[in-house]
Amino acid sequence: MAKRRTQADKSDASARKVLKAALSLFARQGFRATTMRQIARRSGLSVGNLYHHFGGKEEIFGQLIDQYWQVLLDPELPLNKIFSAARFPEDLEEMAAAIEQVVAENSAHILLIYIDVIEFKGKHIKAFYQQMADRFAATYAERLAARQEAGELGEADPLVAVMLATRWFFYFFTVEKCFGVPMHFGLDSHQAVHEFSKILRRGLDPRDVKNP
Amino acid sequence: MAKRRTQADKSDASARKVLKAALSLFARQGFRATTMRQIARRSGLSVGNLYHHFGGKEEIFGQLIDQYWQVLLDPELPLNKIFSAARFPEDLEEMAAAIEQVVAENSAHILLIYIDVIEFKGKHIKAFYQQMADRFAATYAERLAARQEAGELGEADPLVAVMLATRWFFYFFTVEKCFGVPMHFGLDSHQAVHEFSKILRRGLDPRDVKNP
DNA sequence: CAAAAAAAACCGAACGCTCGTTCCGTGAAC
DNA sequence: GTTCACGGAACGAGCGTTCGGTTTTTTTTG
Repeated sequence: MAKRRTQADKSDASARKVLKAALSLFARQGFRATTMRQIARRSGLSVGNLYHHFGGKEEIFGQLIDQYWQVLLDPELPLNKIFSAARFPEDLEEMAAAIEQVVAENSAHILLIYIDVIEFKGKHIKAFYQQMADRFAATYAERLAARQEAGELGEADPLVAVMLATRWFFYFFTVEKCFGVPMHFGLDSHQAVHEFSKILRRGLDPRDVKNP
Repeated sequence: MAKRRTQADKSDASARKVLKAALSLFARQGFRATTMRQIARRSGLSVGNLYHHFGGKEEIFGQLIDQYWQVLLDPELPLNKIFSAARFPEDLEEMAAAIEQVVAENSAHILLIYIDVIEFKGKHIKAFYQQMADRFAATYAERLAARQEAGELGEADPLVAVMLATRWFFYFFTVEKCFGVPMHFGLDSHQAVHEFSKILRRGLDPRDVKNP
């Protein structure tokens, strides 16, 4: 039953093949270094057919960026469920694991972000990042402020803290999984997350209770 | 007296002009998108002359990367003086300020690092980064371990802590000054450094003394 | 239900252009 | 007279895109 192919199905399948091929090529070589002929060959379509499905090379790139936004905005994404729970900083390790998963499963798309910054001056991503920062602040602001009022948190601004932790873990795993520098702290990722969490939670200064 | 130009002086001056022109073009457009004709026009030389001074486009890029290594390895660099003093974490704010200065004064060169990662798979930088991590560990390892033994530091691994702090500040200022996203935490850089330092020093958990 | 017509998927040659690099000529410095 | 900084045309290759045509699917029509 899945054999019968309607025209729309074929078109969808072709577009998907193109996007998949283009993603791996862009991620490995950047935008300018990737040619339409390479994308055509790898996706099994002809060059002319590429232009039947897409307006041009940059549109393919733009659609790939959009794919990543949709992943990041999906409420079912484990990372987003953790954000909604807003149990920071108790869930630091869970957050790190969820971010590691996002980076691992989307390493090619994340590279596109850096390609956009370098080859397009951030043209395709700037608006989105601004919007995401605002959404983030809206999600966390009141809840964390309330918890700080109740003395459950330390004296640092909890909104800055959650942004720092999030961004740090994204950066750490991006370097490891996208830039190809594994164990760049001399630790495997599990140990590294453990150390980072300890620092973020307890701080670098000695605690009074630790000096009897 | 500075008028008299020997042949070697002219050659040096020309090479410098080429490197300066190429740096600003590479940083704005990436490697592949920058053409030898653009570099020639901006540096005021002819295309043929470019190939008299440099073996090709990639050699120009490589020499620019080397320029940045020389800056980072200079013992007179304020950041390196702070590292040698090894007063971490008391000097967190000084360290941040020194890193901000490095990023601000070398923003174009730092972009080359990211260009190398994307367009050359990190070919020009990988060896150096490995070497730098080792040097870093060698500088800090015993001193920080000794201080921790003396109870001057918290329970976190101080070597991981200093690497985290360094990398975080580099990353923060790179996003701000190289990727063109100012105030991306909703704070200006001075406030942001203050908040980051508070988090790193005191941690996110409440201190016992703060709950009377 | 089949035949004809319209639409959509698809191909690959061709176009116009720009690229990195080479080559050769010129004039100033040694 | 030899060397060296320099200029600019020329080369061969490869680029993104266009275009005319063929095949396949869908729709229309008798």
